[in-house]
Amino acid sequence: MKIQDICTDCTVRDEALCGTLSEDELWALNTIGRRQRIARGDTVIWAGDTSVICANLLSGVLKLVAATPDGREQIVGLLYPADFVGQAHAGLADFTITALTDAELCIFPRAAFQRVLEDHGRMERLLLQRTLTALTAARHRMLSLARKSAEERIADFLLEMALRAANTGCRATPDGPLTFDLPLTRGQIGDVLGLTIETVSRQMTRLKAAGVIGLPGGRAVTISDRAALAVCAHAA
Amino acid sequence: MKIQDICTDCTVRDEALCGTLSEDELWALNTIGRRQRIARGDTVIWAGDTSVICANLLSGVLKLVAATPDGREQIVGLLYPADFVGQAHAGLADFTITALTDAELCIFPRAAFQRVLEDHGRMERLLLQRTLTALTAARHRMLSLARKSAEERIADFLLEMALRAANTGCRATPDGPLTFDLPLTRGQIGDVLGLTIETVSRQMTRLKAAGVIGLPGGRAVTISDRAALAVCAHAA
DNA sequence: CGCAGGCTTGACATAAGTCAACATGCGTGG
DNA sequence: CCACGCATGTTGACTTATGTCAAGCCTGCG
Repeated sequence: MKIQDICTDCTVRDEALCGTLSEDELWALNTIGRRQRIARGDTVIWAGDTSVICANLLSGVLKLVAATPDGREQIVGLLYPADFVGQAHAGLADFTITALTDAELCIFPRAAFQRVLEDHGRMERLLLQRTLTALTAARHRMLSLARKSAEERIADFLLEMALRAANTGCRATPDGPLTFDLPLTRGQIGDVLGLTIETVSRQMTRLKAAGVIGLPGGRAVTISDRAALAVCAHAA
Repeated sequence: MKIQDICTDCTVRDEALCGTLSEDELWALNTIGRRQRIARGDTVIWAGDTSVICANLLSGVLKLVAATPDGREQIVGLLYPADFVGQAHAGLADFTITALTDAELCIFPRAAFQRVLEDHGRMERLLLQRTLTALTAARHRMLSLARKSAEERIADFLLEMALRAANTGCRATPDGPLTFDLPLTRGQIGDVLGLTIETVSRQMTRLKAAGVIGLPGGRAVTISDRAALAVCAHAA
Protein backbone atom coordinates (compact mmCIF):
# COMPACT_ATOMS: atom_id res chain seq x y z
CA MET A 1 0.00 0.00 0.00
CA LYS A 2 1.31 3.38 -0.90
CA ILE A 3 1.52 6.23 1.54
CA GLN A 4 -1.06 8.08 -0.47
CA ASP A 5 -3.47 5.26 0.07
CA ILE A 6 -3.22 5.39 3.81
CA CYS A 7 -2.09 8.73 5.13
CA THR A 8 -2.44 11.50 2.58
CA ASP A 9 -6.18 11.21 2.46
CA CYS A 10 -6.40 10.69 6.19
CA THR A 11 -9.17 12.85 7.62
CA VAL A 12 -7.47 13.28 10.96
CA ARG A 13 -3.92 13.57 9.67
CA ASP A 14 -3.21 16.93 11.30
CA GLU A 15 -4.81 16.35 14.67
CA ALA A 16 -3.75 12.78 15.39
CA LEU A 17 -0.50 11.79 17.01
CA CYS A 18 1.00 11.13 13.59
CA GLY A 19 0.51 14.80 12.82
CA THR A 20 3.86 15.42 14.45
CA LEU A 21 5.66 13.26 11.95
CA SER A 22 7.21 14.45 8.72
CA GLU A 23 6.35 12.76 5.43
CA ASP A 24 9.47 10.66 5.75
CA GLU A 25 8.81 9.58 9.27
CA LEU A 26 5.26 8.77 8.38
CA TRP A 27 6.49 5.89 6.32
CA ALA A 28 7.43 4.05 9.45
CA LEU A 29 3.90 4.06 10.73
CA ASN A 30 2.31 3.82 7.36
CA THR A 31 3.85 0.49 6.56
CA ILE A 32 2.48 -1.03 9.72
CA GLY A 33 -0.98 0.52 9.95
CA ARG A 34 -4.18 -0.87 8.54
CA ARG A 35 -7.68 0.59 8.49
CA GLN A 36 -10.62 -1.22 9.95
CA ARG A 37 -14.31 -0.41 10.03
CA ILE A 38 -16.35 -1.27 13.07
CA ALA A 39 -20.09 -1.18 13.51
CA ARG A 40 -22.09 0.70 16.11
CA GLY A 41 -22.23 -1.48 19.21
CA ASP A 42 -19.07 -3.45 18.46
CA THR A 43 -16.65 -3.76 21.32
CA VAL A 44 -13.06 -3.01 20.40
CA ILE A 45 -11.47 -3.92 23.73
CA TRP A 46 -12.82 -5.89 26.66
CA ALA A 47 -11.70 -4.87 30.15
CA GLY A 48 -9.31 -7.51 31.43
CA ASP A 49 -8.16 -8.67 28.01
CA THR A 50 -4.43 -8.89 27.50
CA SER A 51 -4.07 -8.39 23.79
CA VAL A 52 -4.80 -4.73 23.50
CA ILE A 53 -5.30 -2.66 20.40
CA CYS A 54 -3.19 0.32 19.48
CA ALA A 55 -4.89 2.64 17.02
CA ASN A 56 -6.02 6.06 15.94
CA LEU A 57 -9.71 6.74 15.67
CA LEU A 58 -10.49 8.03 12.18
CA SER A 59 -14.23 8.53 12.44
CA GLY A 60 -17.07 7.82 14.84
CA VAL A 61 -17.33 7.96 18.61
CA LEU A 62 -16.24 5.30 21.10
CA LYS A 63 -17.06 4.94 24.77
CA LEU A 64 -14.77 3.82 27.56
CA VAL A 65 -16.80 1.94 30.16
CA ALA A 66 -16.05 0.98 33.75
CA ALA A 67 -18.41 -1.48 35.37
CA THR A 68 -19.03 -3.10 38.73
CA PRO A 69 -19.24 -6.91 38.96
CA ASP A 70 -23.02 -6.65 39.34
CA GLY A 71 -23.49 -4.71 36.14
CA ARG A 72 -23.67 -1.04 37.07
CA GLU A 73 -21.89 0.94 34.37
CA GLN A 74 -20.19 4.28 34.06
CA ILE A 75 -18.79 5.83 30.90
CA VAL A 76 -15.42 7.16 32.02
CA GLY A 77 -14.34 8.61 28.71
CA LEU A 78 -15.39 9.32 25.16
CA LEU A 79 -13.10 9.00 22.17
CA TYR A 80 -13.52 11.20 19.10
CA PRO A 81 -11.77 11.21 15.71
CA ALA A 82 -7.99 11.75 15.99
CA ASP A 83 -7.96 10.33 19.53
CA PHE A 84 -5.61 7.50 20.35
CA VAL A 85 -7.32 4.21 21.18
CA GLY A 86 -5.88 1.59 23.48
CA GLN A 87 -2.58 1.33 25.29
CA ALA A 88 0.81 2.09 23.88
CA HIS A 89 2.43 -0.32 26.31
CA ALA A 90 1.43 -3.88 27.08
CA GLY A 91 -0.75 -4.92 29.99
CA LEU A 92 -4.32 -5.76 30.79
CA ALA A 93 -6.96 -3.42 29.44
CA ASP A 94 -8.52 -1.40 32.23
CA PHE A 95 -11.81 -0.57 30.56
CA THR A 96 -14.11 -1.88 27.87
CA ILE A 97 -14.16 0.21 24.70
CA THR A 98 -17.26 0.07 22.51
CA ALA A 99 -18.39 1.95 19.41
CA LEU A 100 -21.32 4.30 19.93
CA THR A 101 -21.57 4.90 16.20
CA ASP A 102 -20.14 3.17 13.18
CA ALA A 103 -16.47 3.98 13.26
CA GLU A 104 -13.15 3.53 11.53
CA LEU A 105 -9.80 2.77 13.14
CA CYS A 106 -6.23 2.93 11.92
CA ILE A 107 -4.70 -0.01 13.77
CA PHE A 108 -1.02 -0.60 14.51
CA PRO A 109 0.67 -3.71 15.89
CA ARG A 110 1.86 -2.66 19.30
CA ALA A 111 5.49 -3.68 19.06
CA ALA A 112 6.01 -1.65 15.92
CA PHE A 113 4.06 1.30 17.26
CA GLN A 114 6.11 1.32 20.43
CA ARG A 115 9.28 1.37 18.41
CA VAL A 116 8.10 4.36 16.41
CA LEU A 117 7.15 6.05 19.66
CA GLU A 118 10.59 5.51 21.12
CA ASP A 119 12.31 6.73 17.99
CA HIS A 120 10.27 9.92 17.92
CA GLY A 121 10.46 11.78 21.19
CA ARG A 122 8.20 14.47 19.84
CA MET A 123 5.42 11.98 19.33
CA GLU A 124 5.87 10.48 22.76
CA ARG A 125 5.76 13.94 24.28
CA LEU A 126 2.50 14.57 22.48
CA LEU A 127 1.10 11.35 23.86
CA LEU A 128 2.10 12.47 27.36
CA GLN A 129 0.41 15.79 26.71
CA ARG A 130 -2.79 14.08 25.68
CA THR A 131 -2.72 11.76 28.63
CA LEU A 132 -2.34 14.74 30.95
CA THR A 133 -5.28 16.45 29.27
CA ALA A 134 -7.38 13.33 29.71
CA LEU A 135 -6.33 13.12 33.37
CA THR A 136 -7.36 16.70 34.01
CA ALA A 137 -10.67 16.11 32.27
CA ALA A 138 -11.26 12.98 34.32
CA ARG A 139 -10.57 14.87 37.52
CA HIS A 140 -12.93 17.67 36.61
CA ARG A 141 -15.56 15.06 35.94
CA MET A 142 -14.88 13.56 39.36
CA LEU A 143 -15.94 16.90 40.82
CA SER A 144 -19.12 16.85 38.74
CA LEU A 145 -20.01 13.28 39.60
CA ALA A 146 -19.38 13.75 43.30
CA ARG A 147 -20.65 17.24 43.97
CA LYS A 148 -22.85 18.67 41.26
CA SER A 149 -26.61 18.43 40.94
CA ALA A 150 -28.26 16.71 38.01
CA GLU A 151 -29.13 20.09 36.47
CA GLU A 152 -25.55 21.32 36.71
CA ARG A 153 -24.20 18.15 35.14
CA ILE A 154 -26.64 18.31 32.25
CA ALA A 155 -25.87 21.98 31.63
CA ASP A 156 -22.11 21.29 31.77
CA PHE A 157 -22.54 18.43 29.37
CA LEU A 158 -24.60 20.40 26.87
CA LEU A 159 -22.10 23.27 26.90
CA GLU A 160 -19.28 20.82 26.30
CA MET A 161 -21.10 19.14 23.45
CA ALA A 162 -22.00 22.53 21.98
CA LEU A 163 -18.34 23.51 22.05
CA ARG A 164 -17.38 20.30 20.32
CA ALA A 165 -20.10 20.77 17.73
CA ALA A 166 -18.96 24.35 17.08
CA ASN A 167 -15.38 23.18 16.57
CA THR A 168 -16.46 20.44 14.22
CA GLY A 169 -17.36 22.60 11.29
CA CYS A 170 -20.99 23.48 12.02
CA ARG A 171 -20.36 27.25 11.95
CA ALA A 172 -22.92 29.51 13.52
CA THR A 173 -23.15 32.91 15.14
CA PRO A 174 -20.75 32.72 18.06
CA ASP A 175 -23.29 33.64 20.71
CA GLY A 176 -26.52 33.09 18.83
CA PRO A 177 -28.61 29.93 18.98
CA LEU A 178 -26.69 26.82 17.98
CA THR A 179 -28.32 23.58 16.95
CA PHE A 180 -26.56 20.23 16.77
CA ASP A 181 -27.13 16.51 17.18
CA LEU A 182 -25.98 14.71 20.28
CA PRO A 183 -23.99 11.59 19.42
CA LEU A 184 -25.47 9.89 22.48
CA THR A 185 -28.84 8.53 23.52
CA ARG A 186 -30.40 9.77 26.76
CA GLY A 187 -29.37 6.51 28.38
CA GLN A 188 -25.76 7.03 27.33
CA ILE A 189 -25.82 10.61 28.59
CA GLY A 190 -26.95 9.17 31.89
CA ASP A 191 -24.03 6.72 31.77
CA VAL A 192 -21.64 9.62 31.26
CA LEU A 193 -23.10 11.87 33.95
CA GLY A 194 -23.81 9.23 36.56
CA LEU A 195 -27.57 9.72 36.31
CA THR A 196 -30.52 7.60 35.24
CA ILE A 197 -32.19 8.03 31.89
CA GLU A 198 -35.28 9.39 33.66
CA THR A 199 -33.34 12.12 35.43
CA VAL A 200 -31.64 13.13 32.20
CA SER A 201 -34.97 13.31 30.44
CA ARG A 202 -36.60 15.33 33.20
CA GLN A 203 -33.79 17.86 33.43
CA MET A 204 -33.73 18.34 29.68
CA THR A 205 -37.46 19.04 29.70
CA ARG A 206 -36.96 21.48 32.56
CA LEU A 207 -34.26 23.36 30.64
CA LYS A 208 -36.52 23.42 27.62
CA ALA A 209 -39.44 24.69 29.69
CA ALA A 210 -37.15 27.40 31.08
CA GLY A 211 -36.45 28.51 27.50
CA VAL A 212 -32.74 27.84 27.88
CA ILE A 213 -32.58 25.14 25.26
CA GLY A 214 -34.77 23.79 22.51
CA LEU A 215 -35.41 20.15 21.63
CA PRO A 216 -36.42 20.17 17.97
CA GLY A 217 -36.76 16.40 17.97
CA GLY A 218 -34.61 13.39 17.38
CA ARG A 219 -31.22 13.81 18.98
CA ALA A 220 -31.04 17.51 18.16
CA VAL A 221 -30.53 20.24 20.74
CA THR A 222 -30.66 24.01 20.35
CA ILE A 223 -28.76 26.22 22.73
CA SER A 224 -31.10 29.20 22.84
CA ASP A 225 -29.47 31.07 25.69
CA ARG A 226 -25.89 30.07 26.28
CA ALA A 227 -25.44 32.51 29.16
CA ALA A 228 -28.44 31.12 31.01
CA LEU A 229 -27.17 27.61 30.42
CA ALA A 230 -23.80 28.59 31.85
CA VAL A 231 -25.57 29.91 34.92
CA CYS A 232 -27.35 26.56 35.33
CA ALA A 233 -24.00 24.84 35.03
CA HIS A 234 -22.53 26.65 38.01
CA ALA A 235 -25.36 27.10 40.43
CA ALA A 236 -28.43 24.98 40.21
CA MET B 1 25.89 21.21 47.84
CA LYS B 2 27.32 17.79 47.20
CA ILE B 3 25.35 14.98 45.70
CA GLN B 4 25.54 13.11 48.97
CA ASP B 5 23.80 15.96 50.65
CA ILE B 6 20.84 15.86 48.39
CA CYS B 7 20.34 12.53 46.72
CA THR B 8 22.25 9.75 48.42
CA ASP B 9 20.29 10.04 51.62
CA CYS B 10 17.06 10.60 49.74
CA THR B 11 14.33 8.46 51.26
CA VAL B 12 12.48 8.05 48.00
CA ARG B 13 15.51 7.73 45.75
CA ASP B 14 14.51 4.38 44.26
CA GLU B 15 10.84 5.00 43.75
CA ALA B 16 10.84 8.55 42.45
CA LEU B 17 11.27 9.54 38.84
CA CYS B 18 14.96 10.17 39.48
CA GLY B 19 15.30 6.48 40.32
CA THR B 20 15.76 5.85 36.62
CA LEU B 21 18.86 7.99 36.49
CA SER B 22 22.40 6.76 36.99
CA GLU B 23 24.69 8.43 39.52
CA ASP B 24 26.17 10.50 36.73
CA GLU B 25 22.88 11.62 35.31
CA LEU B 26 21.67 12.44 38.77
CA TRP B 27 24.10 15.30 38.86
CA ALA B 28 22.02 17.15 36.34
CA LEU B 29 19.01 17.17 38.60
CA ASN B 30 20.95 17.39 41.78
CA THR B 31 22.51 20.68 40.92
CA ILE B 32 19.14 22.26 40.32
CA GLY B 33 17.01 20.75 43.10
CA ARG B 34 16.46 22.17 46.54
CA ARG B 35 14.59 20.75 49.48
CA GLN B 36 11.76 22.58 51.13
CA ARG B 37 9.68 21.82 54.18
CA ILE B 38 6.02 22.70 54.20
CA ALA B 39 3.60 22.65 57.08
CA ARG B 40 0.30 20.81 57.34
CA GLY B 41 -2.34 23.00 55.74
CA ASP B 42 0.04 24.95 53.50
CA THR B 43 -1.01 25.25 49.91
CA VAL B 44 1.72 24.45 47.40
CA ILE B 45 -0.17 25.36 44.25
CA TRP B 46 -3.34 27.38 43.76
CA ALA B 47 -5.68 26.37 40.93
CA GLY B 48 -5.39 29.00 38.22
CA ASP B 49 -1.88 30.12 39.11
CA THR B 50 0.58 30.29 36.29
CA SER B 51 3.88 29.79 38.01
CA VAL B 52 3.69 26.14 38.81
CA ILE B 53 5.97 24.05 40.94
CA CYS B 54 7.88 21.03 39.70
CA ALA B 55 8.97 18.73 42.49
CA ASN B 56 9.22 15.31 44.03
CA LEU B 57 7.40 14.65 47.26
CA LEU B 58 9.89 13.35 49.84
CA SER B 59 7.59 12.88 52.81
CA GLY B 60 4.04 13.64 53.86
CA VAL B 61 0.74 13.52 52.00
CA LEU B 62 -0.69 16.19 49.71
CA LYS B 63 -4.22 16.57 48.38
CA LEU B 64 -5.29 17.68 44.95
CA VAL B 65 -8.54 19.60 45.20
CA ALA B 66 -11.12 20.57 42.60
CA ALA B 67 -13.75 23.07 43.67
CA THR B 68 -16.90 24.71 42.34
CA PRO B 69 -17.17 28.51 42.39
CA ASP B 70 -19.57 28.29 45.33
CA GLY B 71 -17.16 26.35 47.49
CA ARG B 72 -18.06 22.70 47.15
CA GLU B 73 -14.85 20.69 47.14
CA GLN B 74 -13.69 17.33 45.92
CA ILE B 75 -10.30 15.73 46.48
CA VAL B 76 -9.40 14.38 43.05
CA GLY B 77 -6.05 12.90 43.96
CA LEU B 78 -3.67 12.19 46.80
CA LEU B 79 0.09 12.46 46.52
CA TYR B 80 2.40 10.25 48.56
CA PRO B 81 6.19 10.19 48.97
CA ALA B 82 8.03 9.63 45.66
CA ASP B 83 5.12 11.07 43.69
CA PHE B 84 5.75 13.89 41.27
CA VAL B 85 4.13 17.20 42.23
CA GLY B 86 3.04 19.84 39.74
CA GLN B 87 3.33 20.06 36.00
CA ALA B 88 6.36 19.26 33.94
CA HIS B 89 5.24 21.66 31.25
CA ALA B 90 4.09 25.23 31.65
CA GLY B 91 0.48 26.30 31.86
CA LEU B 92 -2.16 27.18 34.40
CA ALA B 93 -2.50 24.87 37.37
CA ASP B 94 -5.70 22.88 37.14
CA PHE B 95 -6.12 22.07 40.81
CA THR B 96 -5.12 23.38 44.20
CA ILE B 97 -2.51 21.27 45.98
CA THR B 98 -2.38 21.43 49.77
CA ALA B 99 -0.44 19.54 52.43
CA LEU B 100 -2.51 17.22 54.61
CA THR B 101 0.46 16.61 56.87
CA ASP B 102 3.80 18.30 57.32
CA ALA B 103 5.73 17.47 54.21
CA GLU B 104 9.01 17.88 52.39
CA LEU B 105 9.50 18.61 48.71
CA CYS B 106 12.48 18.41 46.40
CA ILE B 107 11.81 21.34 44.09
CA PHE B 108 13.20 21.91 40.60
CA PRO B 109 13.01 25.01 38.42
CA ARG B 110 10.79 23.97 35.56
CA ALA B 111 13.00 24.94 32.66
CA ALA B 112 15.90 22.89 33.96
CA PHE B 113 13.68 19.97 34.86
CA GLN B 114 12.15 19.95 31.40
CA ARG B 115 15.59 19.85 29.86
CA VAL B 116 16.58 16.86 31.97
CA LEU B 117 13.31 15.21 30.99
CA GLU B 118 13.99 15.71 27.29
CA ASP B 119 17.53 14.44 27.58
CA HIS B 120 16.46 11.28 29.34
CA GLY B 121 13.77 9.46 27.39
CA ARG B 122 13.64 6.77 30.03
CA MET B 123 12.58 9.30 32.62
CA GLU B 124 9.98 10.81 30.35
CA ARG B 125 8.61 7.36 29.63
CA LEU B 126 8.32 6.75 33.36
CA LEU B 127 6.41 9.99 33.75
CA LEU B 128 4.03 8.89 31.00
CA GLN B 129 3.61 5.58 32.78
CA ARG B 130 2.74 7.32 36.01
CA THR B 131 0.33 9.65 34.31
CA LEU B 132 -1.43 6.67 32.76
CA THR B 133 -1.66 4.98 36.13
CA ALA B 134 -3.15 8.13 37.63
CA LEU B 135 -5.62 8.35 34.74
CA THR B 136 -6.76 4.78 35.27
CA ALA B 137 -7.12 5.40 39.01
CA ALA B 138 -9.13 8.55 38.35
CA ARG B 139 -11.44 6.65 36.02
CA HIS B 140 -12.00 3.86 38.51
CA ARG B 141 -12.85 6.50 41.07
CA MET B 142 -15.34 8.01 38.61
CA LEU B 143 -17.17 4.68 38.72
CA SER B 144 -17.15 4.76 42.53
CA LEU B 145 -18.33 8.34 42.78
CA ALA B 146 -21.09 7.90 40.24
CA ARG B 147 -22.37 4.44 40.95
CA LYS B 148 -21.34 3.01 44.28
CA SER B 149 -23.11 3.29 47.61
CA ALA B 150 -21.53 4.99 50.60
CA GLU B 151 -20.74 1.62 52.18
CA GLU B 152 -19.02 0.34 49.05
CA ARG B 153 -16.94 3.50 48.75
CA ILE B 154 -15.83 3.35 52.38
CA ALA B 155 -14.93 -0.33 52.09
CA ASP B 156 -13.00 0.32 48.86
CA PHE B 157 -11.19 3.16 50.51
CA LEU B 158 -10.24 1.20 53.61
CA LEU B 159 -8.93 -1.68 51.51
CA GLU B 160 -6.85 0.73 49.47
CA MET B 161 -5.45 2.42 52.55
CA ALA B 162 -4.74 -0.98 54.10
CA LEU B 163 -2.82 -1.98 51.01
CA ARG B 164 -0.81 1.20 51.15
CA ALA B 165 -0.14 0.74 54.85
CA ALA B 166 1.00 -2.85 54.25
CA ASN B 167 3.40 -1.71 51.54
CA THR B 168 4.80 1.04 53.72
CA GLY B 169 6.74 -1.12 56.12
CA CYS B 170 4.13 -1.97 58.72
CA ARG B 171 4.51 -5.74 58.28
CA ALA B 172 1.78 -7.99 59.58
CA THR B 173 0.29 -11.39 58.90
CA PRO B 174 -0.85 -11.20 55.27
CA ASP B 175 -4.48 -12.06 55.95
CA GLY B 176 -4.66 -11.52 59.68
CA PRO B 177 -5.90 -8.35 61.32
CA LEU B 178 -3.99 -5.25 60.25
CA THR B 179 -3.99 -2.00 62.16
CA PHE B 180 -2.85 1.33 60.78
CA ASP B 181 -3.48 5.05 61.00
CA LEU B 182 -5.43 6.86 58.33
CA PRO B 183 -3.59 9.96 57.12
CA LEU B 184 -6.95 11.70 56.69
CA THR B 185 -9.66 13.10 58.94
CA ARG B 186 -13.25 11.92 58.48
CA GLY B 187 -13.97 15.14 56.68
CA GLN B 188 -11.13 14.59 54.25
CA ILE B 189 -12.25 11.02 53.64
CA GLY B 190 -15.62 12.48 52.78
CA ASP B 191 -13.91 14.89 50.39
CA VAL B 192 -12.20 11.97 48.66
CA LEU B 193 -15.27 9.77 48.45
CA GLY B 194 -17.82 12.42 47.61
CA LEU B 195 -19.67 11.95 50.89
CA THR B 196 -20.36 14.10 53.94
CA ILE B 197 -18.48 13.66 57.18
CA GLU B 198 -21.64 12.34 58.83
CA THR B 199 -22.11 9.61 56.24
CA VAL B 200 -18.47 8.56 56.58
CA SER B 201 -18.80 8.40 60.33
CA ARG B 202 -22.04 6.42 60.20
CA GLN B 203 -20.72 3.87 57.73
CA MET B 204 -17.56 3.37 59.74
CA THR B 205 -19.62 2.70 62.85
CA ARG B 206 -21.77 0.26 60.88
CA LEU B 207 -18.71 -1.65 59.67
CA LYS B 208 -17.41 -1.70 63.22
CA ALA B 209 -20.75 -2.93 64.54
CA ALA B 210 -20.68 -5.65 61.88
CA GLY B 211 -17.32 -6.80 63.23
CA VAL B 212 -15.61 -6.17 59.91
CA ILE B 213 -13.29 -3.47 61.22
CA GLY B 214 -12.18 -2.11 64.55
CA LEU B 215 -11.75 1.52 65.53
CA PRO B 216 -9.24 1.50 68.39
CA GLY B 217 -9.39 5.27 68.65
CA GLY B 218 -7.69 8.24 67.15
CA ARG B 219 -7.18 7.80 63.43
CA ALA B 220 -6.43 4.10 63.74
CA VAL B 221 -8.35 1.38 61.93
CA THR B 222 -8.11 -2.39 62.26
CA ILE B 223 -9.09 -4.60 59.39
CA SER B 224 -10.49 -7.57 61.30
CA ASP B 225 -12.01 -9.43 58.39
CA ARG B 226 -10.54 -8.45 55.07
CA ALA B 227 -12.73 -10.88 53.12
CA ALA B 228 -15.91 -9.45 54.61
CA LEU B 229 -14.68 -5.95 53.86
CA ALA B 230 -14.04 -6.94 50.26
CA VAL B 231 -17.61 -8.23 50.07
CA CYS B 232 -18.88 -4.87 51.33
CA ALA B 233 -16.79 -3.18 48.67
CA HIS B 234 -18.51 -4.98 45.83
CA ALA B 235 -22.10 -5.40 46.89
CA ALA B 236 -23.57 -3.25 49.60
C1' DC C 1 -48.76 -1.21 9.35
C1' DG C 2 -46.77 -2.51 13.26
C1' DC C 3 -42.92 -3.31 15.88
C1' DA C 4 -38.74 -1.92 18.63
C1' DG C 5 -35.88 1.24 20.60
C1' DG C 6 -35.81 5.30 22.55
C1' DC C 7 -38.11 8.98 25.18
C1' DT C 8 -41.35 11.17 28.45
C1' DT C 9 -44.08 11.42 32.45
C1' DG C 10 -46.03 10.09 36.93
C1' DA C 11 -46.24 8.00 41.65
C1' DC C 12 -43.53 6.34 45.09
C1' DA C 13 -39.17 4.70 47.76
C1' DT C 14 -34.81 5.60 49.74
C1' DA C 15 -29.94 6.76 50.36
C1' DA C 16 -27.58 10.39 51.57
C1' DG C 17 -27.57 15.31 52.86
C1' DT C 18 -28.68 18.88 56.34
C1' DC C 19 -29.14 20.72 60.76
C1' DA C 20 -28.32 20.26 65.45
C1' DA C 21 -26.81 18.52 69.80
C1' DC C 22 -23.45 16.30 72.20
C1' DA C 23 -19.00 13.50 73.02
C1' DT C 24 -14.17 12.86 72.74
C1' DG C 25 -9.56 13.76 72.75
C1' DC C 26 -5.52 16.78 72.24
C1' DG C 27 -2.64 20.67 73.01
C1' DT C 28 -1.74 24.88 75.43
C1' DG C 29 -1.10 27.72 79.05
C1' DG C 30 -2.05 28.69 83.78
C1' DC D 1 -0.53 18.62 86.46
C1' DC D 2 -4.84 20.07 85.53
C1' DA D 3 -8.34 22.59 83.06
C1' DC D 4 -10.03 24.83 79.48
C1' DG D 5 -11.05 25.25 74.58
C1' DC D 6 -11.07 23.92 69.88
C1' DA D 7 -11.03 20.61 66.40
C1' DT D 8 -12.72 16.33 65.35
C1' DG D 9 -16.00 12.72 65.63
C1' DT D 10 -20.62 10.56 66.78
C1' DT D 11 -25.48 10.22 66.84
C1' DG D 12 -30.32 11.54 66.01
C1' DA D 13 -34.37 13.66 63.59
C1' DC D 14 -35.83 15.35 59.48
C1' DT D 15 -35.54 16.80 54.30
C1' DT D 16 -34.75 16.11 49.64
C1' DA D 17 -32.71 14.90 45.25
C1' DT D 18 -32.50 11.21 42.66
C1' DG D 19 -33.45 6.36 41.84
C1' DT D 20 -37.05 2.80 40.94
C1' DC D 21 -41.01 0.97 38.92
C1' DA D 22 -44.55 1.38 35.70
C1' DA D 23 -47.30 3.05 31.97
C1' DG D 24 -47.72 5.15 27.71
C1' DC D 25 -45.98 7.78 23.58
C1' DC D 26 -43.30 9.01 19.69
C1' DT D 27 -40.50 7.88 15.43
C1' DG D 28 -38.09 5.57 12.10
C1' DC D 29 -37.68 1.20 9.76
C1' DG D 30 -38.67 -3.38 7.98
